Amino acid sequence: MAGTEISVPPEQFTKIKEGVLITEKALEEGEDGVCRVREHPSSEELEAESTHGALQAKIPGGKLELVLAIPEEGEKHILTLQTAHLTSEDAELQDLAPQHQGEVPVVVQQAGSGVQSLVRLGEGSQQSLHQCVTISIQEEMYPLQEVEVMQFHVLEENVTGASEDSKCAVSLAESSGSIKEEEQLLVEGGFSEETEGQFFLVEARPGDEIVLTISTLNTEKPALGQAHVEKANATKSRKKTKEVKRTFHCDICMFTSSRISSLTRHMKTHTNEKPHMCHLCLKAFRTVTLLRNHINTHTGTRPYKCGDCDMAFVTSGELARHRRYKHTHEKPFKCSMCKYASVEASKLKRHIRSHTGERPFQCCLCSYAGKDPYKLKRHMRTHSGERPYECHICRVRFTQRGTMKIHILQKHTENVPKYQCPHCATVIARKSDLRVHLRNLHTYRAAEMKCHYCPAVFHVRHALLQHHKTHKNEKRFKCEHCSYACKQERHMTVHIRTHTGEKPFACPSCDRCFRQQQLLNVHFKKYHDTTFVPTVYKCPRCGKGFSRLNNMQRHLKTCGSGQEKPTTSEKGRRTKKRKPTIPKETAKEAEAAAEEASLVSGEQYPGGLVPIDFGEATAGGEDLDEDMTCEMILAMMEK
DNA sequence: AGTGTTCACGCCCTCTGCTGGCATGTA
DNA sequence: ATACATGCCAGCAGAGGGCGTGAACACT
Repeated sequence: MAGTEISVPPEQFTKIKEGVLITEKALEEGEDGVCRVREHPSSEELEAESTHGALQAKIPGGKLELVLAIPEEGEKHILTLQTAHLTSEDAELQDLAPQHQGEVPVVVQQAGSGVQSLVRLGEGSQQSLHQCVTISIQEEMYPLQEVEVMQFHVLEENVTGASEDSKCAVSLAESSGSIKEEEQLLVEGGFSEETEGQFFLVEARPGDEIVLTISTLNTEKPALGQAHVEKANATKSRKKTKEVKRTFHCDICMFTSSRISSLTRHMKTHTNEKPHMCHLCLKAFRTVTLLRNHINTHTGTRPYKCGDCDMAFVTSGELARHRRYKHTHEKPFKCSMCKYASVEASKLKRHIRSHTGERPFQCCLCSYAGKDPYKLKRHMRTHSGERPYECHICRVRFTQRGTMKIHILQKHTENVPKYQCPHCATVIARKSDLRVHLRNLHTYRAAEMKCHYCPAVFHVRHALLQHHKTHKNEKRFKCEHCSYACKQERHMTVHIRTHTGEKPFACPSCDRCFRQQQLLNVHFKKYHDTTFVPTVYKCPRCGKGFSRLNNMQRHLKTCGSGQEKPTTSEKGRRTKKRKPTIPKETAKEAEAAAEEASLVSGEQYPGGLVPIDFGEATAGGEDLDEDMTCEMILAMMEK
């Protein structure tokens, strides 16, 4: 690594402390329009206020790599640490053995295990901490019992320059908080010549998560350079440590390799040199292997055939993966926080984002951020309006294929299975809607729901609604002044006016008042609306006009036989049949009958009929019947 | 250097579930 | 006529499966 600024693809790492890394993060927009975390200000937990650092970690195959970006005066430096799991036996050896310079072994005790914790960072270090970066490792994500022994290797040496007498203090505490923070293990530490004076404070804090605070001293800007070779920090007497060897660094990216041939090959990835061209499509490739695989896609050559199904693949790796997915179901990548396991490491990494909440793929048009590139891409359709999926039957387009499939199923498919509510007779087309139904109607609610009509109370809405039906068709509104009863409260409101004498609907053109709006409307049309043309029913025999159909029909019985027809002025008129007039013995009963017809007269006319006086306006010169029903009034008003 | 294997990334898919607008029935 | 309740429906996002591909790695 040869730059002062390293662009670390966030997807390669797992966020380990959201509060520090994300909430104060600064976003950098990448080439793909995706904003990524580059750095963040120091948190209050940092012992040196001037220290900033983007810190990310990844867990490749059981190792935990921590990448610290420690900006100083506008610069950023990268320190890569790598942990290595050790056995307890290793740890015992480790406890007494002097550490090689450059090593930062950390022995972490499992909470309650009784084994003394130890973190060893090197020799000759002191507690002199000028800069630090806090690393928070959620215990669930990386359980202590799985990191009984950790070793930090300095993989990138871009942080240098502390004084020799600087020391590093390490304190450990159980995540449960049972260990006092004062119980610190002071461990001396140091590094190789190149990293002399670089020290770390690793400390675990009690709480829900283990917090490792790594502090460094006096970071310096690394030297810029081309692809360079430097001696790696060698470790000794350790398992899983790298031998002393030369490391070849790419000056363009973070790539390092122990072989110059690998670096040479790698450097071709930074060029567009692709000497191997496909003779079928002229597509070029860097290596002959890639070209051969590509040609196989043309020819359909898939030499690696699955023995358990008809699938075949270009490479053996694809076949092996396929077999794990489809046949062996081997899932070596297990989540430490839940039971999830996956065939591929990338899937576990993606899954862990559902625990950490990390959303590296930021929409540049809104606040949405996705956990993987596809979700961001799918989300972008909401901005572009793109609807790639079309129903082949009705041509309606959709943003997602799943939505279209549901559409086709529900709209264009017969015998679609439906979901029966287990608590009532409701059948719902979609399971998700059934869930809503259950939530709204069949979920117990602590708050009592009272019946509008009786003292009964319920805690399940469906039970209340069922109970309401028991009140149906019952004239539950009873007048306290007389024997009148009705089904609807609004009718009772009107009826009460017959006792109070209230007539709230006043004609704006004269001094008349009415108890109902409908009566006022009819009055206004008759006396004050010059454009109003009343309906006239003419006798087909004698031509006599009637304002109401039933009067004309009654007339016909004496005048002759035959069906009448309304005049042209009645065209389009509603022709509801009049309810049969039921003789009532009392005015109250008449009111009740009128109430049944959704109209209660303020006047006391028997039979529930409303007297309407059309005067001389009728064509036939006949006064309107006084026993006109509400339907007729409504029909007239409609006209 | 050649070649096979492993790893990582990316793409696309399906399934699932929540949300809110709309249509419709009911009071 | 109106308000309200509720199922229907499309939109949208979360989560995970499966596979194609290229680069790095490891072996010969």
